[in-house]
Amino acid sequence: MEESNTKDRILNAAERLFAEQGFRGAGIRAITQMAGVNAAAVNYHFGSKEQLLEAVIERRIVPINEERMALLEAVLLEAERQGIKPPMEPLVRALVAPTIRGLVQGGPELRFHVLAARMVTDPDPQLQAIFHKYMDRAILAFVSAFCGALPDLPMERVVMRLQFVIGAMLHTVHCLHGSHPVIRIIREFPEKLDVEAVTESLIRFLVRGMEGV
Amino acid sequence: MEESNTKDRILNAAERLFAEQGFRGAGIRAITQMAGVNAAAVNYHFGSKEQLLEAVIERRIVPINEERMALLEAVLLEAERQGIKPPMEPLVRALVAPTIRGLVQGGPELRFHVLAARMVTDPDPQLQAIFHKYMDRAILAFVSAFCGALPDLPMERVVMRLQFVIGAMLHTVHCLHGSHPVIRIIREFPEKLDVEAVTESLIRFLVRGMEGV
DNA sequence: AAAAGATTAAAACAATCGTTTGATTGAATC
DNA sequence: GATTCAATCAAACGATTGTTTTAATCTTTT
Repeated sequence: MEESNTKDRILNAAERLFAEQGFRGAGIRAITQMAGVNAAAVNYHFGSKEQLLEAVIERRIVPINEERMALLEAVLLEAERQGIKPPMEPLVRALVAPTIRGLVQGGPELRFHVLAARMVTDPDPQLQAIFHKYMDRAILAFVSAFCGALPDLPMERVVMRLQFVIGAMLHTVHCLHGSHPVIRIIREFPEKLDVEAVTESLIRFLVRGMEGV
Repeated sequence: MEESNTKDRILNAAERLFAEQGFRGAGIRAITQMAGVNAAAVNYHFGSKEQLLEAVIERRIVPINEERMALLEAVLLEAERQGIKPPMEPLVRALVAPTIRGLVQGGPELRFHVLAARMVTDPDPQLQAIFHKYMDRAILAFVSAFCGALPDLPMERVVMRLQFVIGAMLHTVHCLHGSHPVIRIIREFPEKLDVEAVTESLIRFLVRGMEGV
């Protein structure tokens, strides 16, 4: 925890402020001030603000996607061993679980997922490009896996359903981040959300949606 | 179409640029230049950039939500007349259809929905506040309606499922906007998406998810 | 026609943005 | 001990931000 390394201090501060205020909203000066380093350190160590964002993303998304791919391959291998097509519930879980696990843990990883969820819909194509540089392979792997689980469905409809899954998942990240108003306006809503219960509810919801004829 | 009114010219240009580049990304000078008016006209006619955004939002969201509420009340009335609980499919359709109709039409209303979908997850609480000033009543009405359709489900789980619905819907808006990469990386995907087919697929997906035990 | 008010125009406002500069520090290398 | 290289610092860079100002123009009213 006592990583007084300047680079890591910047990465942590940037991750927090990018998540809280967005890429454009978080200025270099705010980041470096929170990190307790000089303002020029960002350009010295990372080259530019955009490259700093890429470093923030890369640090977390690589292990997360490795976990996702490992879960996916385990499901596919087990299905092949049994000579059946991959079951839907573990497939959806392999896609959703690594993200939700970060939400349960809270802390830095939660903040990263909020940032990542925002980048998917960012208007700036350059920011989208950074994100998809690390996501495209995993997404394609899941497209192919879901096609195997739904062999009677044309691929374009599989992709559509996968989009619904991704949309529900990303929006759940926003909601669990705590600040989302659709939850907040429900006054009777429990103060502390049971993240695990939300996860199971989300997975069941998505599996039902995916499995339809 | 020949509304040479300065206010409307600014509203149209702002709607387009806010949708394409985000609220922060679209500058006053870019907006007024596209509108063909002086840069000071925004502050003269609307007071500030933020109030311009609110005017852009209000112009479209009021009739859209009126349509949403009319559809909802029709479903509730018909269910009460038959002495049954409101069926799920028309409920989901009442929530989703007004948005999708705008996507089918294309043009200004499509751009507005893209803008609206982005505002839901905007990091700036002031922008969220503008959006929810016009959305909260409709959302609460749908929460109560879905609770009536799922009387055995505790409200907190109904709200959770409603969030999944909203998330899938918003993400679909982004995808149909054309620029979203999860679709674009699928090279074999049809050039022109059949928006109506996507809508029906989305509604069936969501109804299955909502109806689960 | 004259006066009053509303609208538009060019220019400057202060603030902030990401980035660069040039000097200074500290530690490692020869 | 002198030199070299990476790291940090305060300061300023040019560009852009939303907004304000002041004068000019147009429309309406008297």
